[in-house]
Amino acid sequence: MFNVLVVEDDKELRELYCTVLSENGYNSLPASDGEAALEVLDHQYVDIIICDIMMPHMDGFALTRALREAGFTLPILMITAKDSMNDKQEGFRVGTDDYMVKPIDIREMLWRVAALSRRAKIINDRRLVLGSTVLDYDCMSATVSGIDVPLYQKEFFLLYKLASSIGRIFTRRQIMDEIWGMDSEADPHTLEVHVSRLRERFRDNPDFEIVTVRGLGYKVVGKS
Amino acid sequence: MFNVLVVEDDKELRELYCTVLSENGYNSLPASDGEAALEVLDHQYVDIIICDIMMPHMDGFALTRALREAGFTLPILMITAKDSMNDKQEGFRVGTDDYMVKPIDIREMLWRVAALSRRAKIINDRRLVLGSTVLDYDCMSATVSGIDVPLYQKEFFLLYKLASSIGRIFTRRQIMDEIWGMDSEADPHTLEVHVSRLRERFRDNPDFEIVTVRGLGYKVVGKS
DNA sequence: ACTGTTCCTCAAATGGCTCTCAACGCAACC
DNA sequence: GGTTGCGTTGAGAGCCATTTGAGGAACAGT
Repeated sequence: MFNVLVVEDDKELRELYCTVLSENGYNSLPASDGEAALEVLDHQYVDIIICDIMMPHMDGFALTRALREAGFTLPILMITAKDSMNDKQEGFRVGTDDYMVKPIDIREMLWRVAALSRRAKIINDRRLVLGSTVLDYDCMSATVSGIDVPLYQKEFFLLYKLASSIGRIFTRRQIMDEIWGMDSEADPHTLEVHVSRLRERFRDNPDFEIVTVRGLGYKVVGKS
Repeated sequence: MFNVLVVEDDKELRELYCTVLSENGYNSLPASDGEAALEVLDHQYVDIIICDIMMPHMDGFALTRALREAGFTLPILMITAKDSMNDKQEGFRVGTDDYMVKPIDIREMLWRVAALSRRAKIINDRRLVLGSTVLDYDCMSATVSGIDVPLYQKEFFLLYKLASSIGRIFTRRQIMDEIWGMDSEADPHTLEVHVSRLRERFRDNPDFEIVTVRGLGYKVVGKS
């Protein structure tokens, strides 16, 4: 059973989300702000976080930052108010795993939680299969048709993240935040170097391809 | 299924609205005034509110204000008794999304509710379906019958904006402001170039067409 | 501690994708 | 028919991305 932590200061909404999630087979854990969320996380394993941005004491961004700094890599679904997104491209820059805009369509939420569950499951399984290519988190290694492709740690994390949601664009920011940490001072070009090295290693791979999305980031797409 | 809360003190009208909405695939929730509406909202997820202004106890403005202050951002469609300028201004000031003037044309109501629900859905769906053409915001990709149509970033945002409201005219200014940014110094002709290139890419597309509105801007219309 | 290895980061040169502009042709309105 | 606004095309500028090699931090073994 999946544990979903719902961080929302509005009591009505929080209870609504929790009820709907519970009705659909998730185990929901309510928290009224970021600090309360951290408290829950201390005592309970959590698979996914749903989190409003605007909250008292500790808002969604602060919570995300705190979690990533502490090494949590679980998927975070952010909820934003419509006005806080004035630009179309803003959506890509938010820096979490997924986001929704208020007013929330409850079915949409379920759909997104399901999608993130798949990712969380992949993270938990520690194993990702793309055709004949297998990424094994514990060995930190990739095999193509049984043949081992050695990867450096950073390369592996990067590929694992990109490949955990085929087709989805991850912005440089998202990737850097999760793999290098929120407050990393690392040169953004480092990411490009790793991508380059990954492409070199999987040059003739029949299963997937790392595609550049100019001005935004990268995505992994399957070769058909 | 969409939940539409109908707030109207006149019993005849309320039942008429609810019946029509139910017949057209919406789940309608009746309420006789603002206080009753809040009561419903406490126990039920609501997607859209249709709301008369003149009501006993708590009128439409008060309801809207209360909801917005409580952080609700769901679309509110206001019904005003007469086409009074004061009402309009007041309505927009307290944060309604759309309004209609009595006597209500029932088809117009359906059309507006459809537009509002479509808008609410698109914001979160980030996925536009126009017949066999699909625009996926998260992948920033367009596919026609499953075949990928490569687009430049600007082209994609442009098409996505135009297609997010079929038939609606977007002025050059609106488009430039949103996609190029308010303080962009770009030559207005650039927009024409992008439109031209989009038309070229979707030359034989059976689903839609970008139509020039001379002197104003552009709109996307469906081919039927 | 010294040395070597492993892994990651940085810098700089190169490359090539997008976007823009300019120029001309064309269509629509008066 | 003139004028104004729009369409189309090609080429260039600018910037973003890629690549490579060198340097450096972390770590382990001696």
